[in-house]
Amino acid sequence: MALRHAVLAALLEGEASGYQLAKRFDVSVANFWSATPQQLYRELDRLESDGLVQARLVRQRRRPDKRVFTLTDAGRENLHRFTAAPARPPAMRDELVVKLQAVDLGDADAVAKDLMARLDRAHAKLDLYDRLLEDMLDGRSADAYEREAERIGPYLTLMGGRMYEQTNIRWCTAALEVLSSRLRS
Amino acid sequence: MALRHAVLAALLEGEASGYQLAKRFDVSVANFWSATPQQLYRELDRLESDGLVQARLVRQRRRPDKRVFTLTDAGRENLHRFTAAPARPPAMRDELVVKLQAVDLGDADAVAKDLMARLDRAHAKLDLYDRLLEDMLDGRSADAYEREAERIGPYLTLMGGRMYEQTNIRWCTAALEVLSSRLRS
DNA sequence: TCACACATGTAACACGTTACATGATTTG
DNA sequence: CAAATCATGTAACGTGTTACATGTGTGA
Repeated sequence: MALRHAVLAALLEGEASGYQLAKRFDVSVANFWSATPQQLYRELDRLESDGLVQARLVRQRRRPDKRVFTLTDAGRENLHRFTAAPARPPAMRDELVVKLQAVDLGDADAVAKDLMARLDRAHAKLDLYDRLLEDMLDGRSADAYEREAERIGPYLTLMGGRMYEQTNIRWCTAALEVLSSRLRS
Repeated sequence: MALRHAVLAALLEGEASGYQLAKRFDVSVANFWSATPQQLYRELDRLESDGLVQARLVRQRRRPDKRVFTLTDAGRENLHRFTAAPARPPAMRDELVVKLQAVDLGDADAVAKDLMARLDRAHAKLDLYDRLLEDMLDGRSADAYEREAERIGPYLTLMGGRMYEQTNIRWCTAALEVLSSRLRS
């Protein structure tokens, strides 16, 4: 039941349509949770019928109508209770790691290609996060922001995302070096 | 369909019973994939009926009988094909990150407690991985191991696990510092 | 004109979690 | 004597993925 709280947390940034949320939760962008559009539409329907969000139909001229969602008081309360309960440990589930684990009987060239693709993705995400961080800081120093900003949550999750991608880069680079030196010999 | 390949990859280390695999895939130990015992028993049954693993019944005197699983040739082939296909991007899904994202409206003390718990867990996992690494190296230098070892896969995934936990430690520490300085003021 | 962005959804299936059930043996 | 370990499983439910369906407007 964490997707629902991730959606509520995303709506703290302001009202949004399912489509807009889908963009925020896209794997290639998400820095705190990822989900597909289908999951979001399903979850938004449930959240609405549970009274945790409110939908407002916005008619558009040259676009299909859209439903824009806002947190209700019950939604805020529910999110608060979620933050008070212990989080469960995250599970490690990354296909690339499985491929590496099996690389000795597998196709080492293909695994190396995948590592390079992951490296590219990590660089792209890191660049994106750096831009988001600049927007967030808006001229202030990190230190000043950490003391003065009204909302610190999104900043801390962004920091987490940056560190995670930096580690990804170091890991892929190291693994590629080991693999390619073994392929040469 | 990645659990199945994770199981096949685990069986590269040698035959194992469902129970033994369950220990290897436990969240608090797993360095390349995690799964619950129930998932494993279900998946092993399927793998067996698909002919990718073979079960052998081992009768025990003072213990319940156990089924010990081995890779078949078809299983090895299947695993090889998996390593040749591109891995899909991993999805970020960690409840603690959601809690942090919502910390401004949430219970900051509870989130801080969770961060401390995560920090402890990360230290424990790192210690475990360090011990596994020592066992793996068995006296050799990292450099020598990387050149000479027969299997490099488990070494590279272990490296990944270590880097990941180190990052976890740095992130939790930094987040705790920011949060606690804001709580004081 | 073709692809992409906007905007929402259904259906079917695969995967993951939780609770429950059983029962012997070893360790503290 | 109680708790942990060994060893396997069923049932029910919740979450995540994939394929498909629909239709307009904008930019290259």
